[in-house]
Amino acid sequence: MEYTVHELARLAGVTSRTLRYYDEIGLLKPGRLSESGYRLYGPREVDRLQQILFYRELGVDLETIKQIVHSPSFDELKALRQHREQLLEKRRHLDALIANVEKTIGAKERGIMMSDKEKFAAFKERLMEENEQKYGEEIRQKYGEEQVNRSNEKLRNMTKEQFDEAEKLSKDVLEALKEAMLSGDPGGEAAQRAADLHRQWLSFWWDHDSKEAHAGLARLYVEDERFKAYYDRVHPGAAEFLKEAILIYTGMKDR
Amino acid sequence: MEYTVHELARLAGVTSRTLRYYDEIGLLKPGRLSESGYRLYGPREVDRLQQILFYRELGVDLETIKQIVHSPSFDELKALRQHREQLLEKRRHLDALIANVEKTIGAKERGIMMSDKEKFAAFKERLMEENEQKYGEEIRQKYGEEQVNRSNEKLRNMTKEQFDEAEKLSKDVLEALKEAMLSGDPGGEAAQRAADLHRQWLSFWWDHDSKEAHAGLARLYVEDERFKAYYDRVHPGAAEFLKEAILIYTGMKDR
DNA sequence: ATAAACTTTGACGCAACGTGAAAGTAAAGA
DNA sequence: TCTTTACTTTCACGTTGCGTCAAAGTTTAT
Repeated sequence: MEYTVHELARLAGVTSRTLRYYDEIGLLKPGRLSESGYRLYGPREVDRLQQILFYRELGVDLETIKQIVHSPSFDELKALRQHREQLLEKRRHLDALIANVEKTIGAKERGIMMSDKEKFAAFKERLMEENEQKYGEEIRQKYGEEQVNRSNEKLRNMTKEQFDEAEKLSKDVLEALKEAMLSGDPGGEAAQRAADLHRQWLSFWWDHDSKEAHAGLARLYVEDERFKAYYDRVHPGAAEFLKEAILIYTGMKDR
Repeated sequence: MEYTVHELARLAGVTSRTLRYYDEIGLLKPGRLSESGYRLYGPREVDRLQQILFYRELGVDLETIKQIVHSPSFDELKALRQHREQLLEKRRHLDALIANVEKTIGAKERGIMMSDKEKFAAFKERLMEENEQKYGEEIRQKYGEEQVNRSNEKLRNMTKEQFDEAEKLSKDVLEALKEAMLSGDPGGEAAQRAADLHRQWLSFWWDHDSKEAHAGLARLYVEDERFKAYYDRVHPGAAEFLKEAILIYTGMKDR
């Protein structure tokens, strides 16, 4: 079954412009072109679009989606399971907002004061939700619910100074990683410095201050498409390179 | 209790840039300025920001939010109740997406085919949600919660043929309006035909099959900037002209 | 007194399209 | 078979809601 632009747009609830834009940026190419140059979408493209719409619903930017779905190691079933978990998390956030607005209504009806902090408690979670969208799901699967909640708790209690320091470290990691890749040696000084910066960054979120945990997360970086895509923006292969650097740094290279 | 930009940004989980931008566009002005020109936000602004964040969460554009919260008839408690309803609706949409991804997972695991329509069923609702975001809030405040929900219910139950017919009627209205304006006479045959086409179009969305409701909506067309802008694209003054035509058509001209 | 953090205004850049134009193709209607 | 309508192509400008940077001033901490 093949669809034209208009037909697929109607089927999926997007616009024709969206599909042409996705073609233009290489996110979703038509299966084939007709003799006249019309885009025609087949079953593979239909499934691909469904995945894309899930990622979009979860707020992932299009460039990242592109890298994820185009990865040779992309696992559709695994991705669907991840979508499900993140949609559930998104619903929990929405539940918090609904609880907050109900609390606000109740307070107003009874003439009871709500603290300013209470008024924004649910919106404040957005910061964590965005963090969650970037990393939470994978860490949750690998290291369990408790660790992620502890990371979020840490974030909630973090001062702006600490948050900014973590952000700066995050950027430093990327910069150091870029420089280290020029040398090509994951065991070299530059790469080891990137691994150390990464450890410092990690300490903002994690209690697992062990080499094992650090190394395990590093392995996750190439296993999961989103981490891979995030680091590979520095340079293709950066995620793999960082993993190697961290394995050497933690002494876990040969285990 | 007064907050600086930075303090309020942290409290609410937004950025300082966001607050300055909201000041710039007149959406959220600080309560007062310090001697040095620093923005200071008081309790009224805190409550206003909470409302704004609810609207933003619901995807309402900032210009619309501005018009709503600055309206003399703005009712905070009523707005909070509406937020609650719409957040619940948003959760239902999310529930549908979660059910859809679970269905997709189940189908893949069992090697069962899902129809292309099923794959996008939950995303298709986005069309209605966006319609809601564009017009629902205003119509809701003007004509109440129930009418908007009935419009959405009608849309949800509409066949593709009916939707297309409504779309075609929408275009017919614009075409007829364009022709009628050439005559310049809102009471003339051409203008009255445009008013009748509009009534036919309206019947797809509304239960209020009364002249009063039709006339009231017509008045809204020139009072509200978005409706005005939409019709004035045909020709400057088209919204006013259509209002006049509908008032004559419904016999409500002199009331 | 100095440094760091925060503030002001101004301004350019960006993502993800919407919208319009000009010209060609496919499908439906007379 | 011709005409009309609907859809297609590519190209290109516009929009929203900020992010980010710069330059200079103010407030707070050391």
